[in-house]
Amino acid sequence: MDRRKVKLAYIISNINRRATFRKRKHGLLKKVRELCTLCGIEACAIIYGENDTRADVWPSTTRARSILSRFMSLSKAERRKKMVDLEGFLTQSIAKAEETLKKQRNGNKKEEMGIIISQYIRTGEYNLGHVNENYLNDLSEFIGDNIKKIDMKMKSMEDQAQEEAGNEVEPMNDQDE
Amino acid sequence: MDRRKVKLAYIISNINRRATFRKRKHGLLKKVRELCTLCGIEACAIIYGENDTRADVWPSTTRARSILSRFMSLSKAERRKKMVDLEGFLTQSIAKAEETLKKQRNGNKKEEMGIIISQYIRTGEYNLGHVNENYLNDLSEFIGDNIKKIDMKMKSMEDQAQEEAGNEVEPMNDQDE
DNA sequence: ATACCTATTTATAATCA
DNA sequence: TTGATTATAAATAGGTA
Repeated sequence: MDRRKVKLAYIISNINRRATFRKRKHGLLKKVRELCTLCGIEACAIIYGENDTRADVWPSTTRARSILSRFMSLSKAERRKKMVDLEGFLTQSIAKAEETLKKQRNGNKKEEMGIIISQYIRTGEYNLGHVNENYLNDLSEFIGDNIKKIDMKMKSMEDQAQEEAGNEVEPMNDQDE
Repeated sequence: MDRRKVKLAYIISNINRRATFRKRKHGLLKKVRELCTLCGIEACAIIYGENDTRADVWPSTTRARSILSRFMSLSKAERRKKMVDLEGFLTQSIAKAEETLKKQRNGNKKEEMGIIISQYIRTGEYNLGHVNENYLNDLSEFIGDNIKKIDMKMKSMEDQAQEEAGNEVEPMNDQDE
């Protein structure tokens, strides 16, 4: 039999509570996923287990951190400087790209591409599902490769900054590609 | 009548999408609340709206910050965090640029199509036949061009990071209540 | 856009495998 | 302990006011 009057209170029974936790966590993450897809927005969820040792995160740890970073205020001057650089660059980049497209096309697909590229950069990840459109597959792979390059670049950059922290400035060209 | 076959894809209609967003956001936060109560665990959710400017946070901004700080500190080493911060800034910057683009647009169908395609890139799902080979070819070229620019900027930033390496490091302070 | 309404779809508590 | 199963409780798409 099913008797399900949900009284909103802590579930005493360990077994029941854990079972409920598993199920509801699953349902919750599904809801988040759907909301993002249906409405084209960004969202993330962090759910800690009972032991407090690990957390389930959606969409991904990396993405969540990104969103969280955006949510939390940051202050380091160095970071701000980099931020400004990135921001300026990206804004300029998109503006230029838009203008370029404007010349190439009849201003028809301009907006589309602007959004596509920026969303793709912002998201930074995607799932290659079961697609039968060859072109779409190719496009996804292409994007993935480039994302990896950027990722490696950023890590490399951070590693260098870390290793050289506290040391004197020492220009050197040591890049891997 | 009720007709409710929900295809898991971006909702084109602004009215329907916004209505769905409101309803589902409400339901989602309720789910989070229930999960925390029933299972005695900690969780938070951050949901950005379409404009990317504001976010709904549960349980509260303060509490969320606590959970997030814990999450941030829990996850990785210092340099890793820095990278994440960069990623966050990147996201933020893109969002701004994107918003600028949106302002230049006049809520036409093109925007919707762009979002649909970017959604595909993210989720692997799509449901329109608008895309043809020529379009994707153009898109690939466009992205490739843009990637190169970013690549160049990254190298430039590496150099700058080296120069700044002298004044560095200051871990983010985590607060756990 | 906001709130309510209702037919249906979903989520899920209890139970069994 | 996970996975199914199934009867019910919840959530919600489309209308409506």
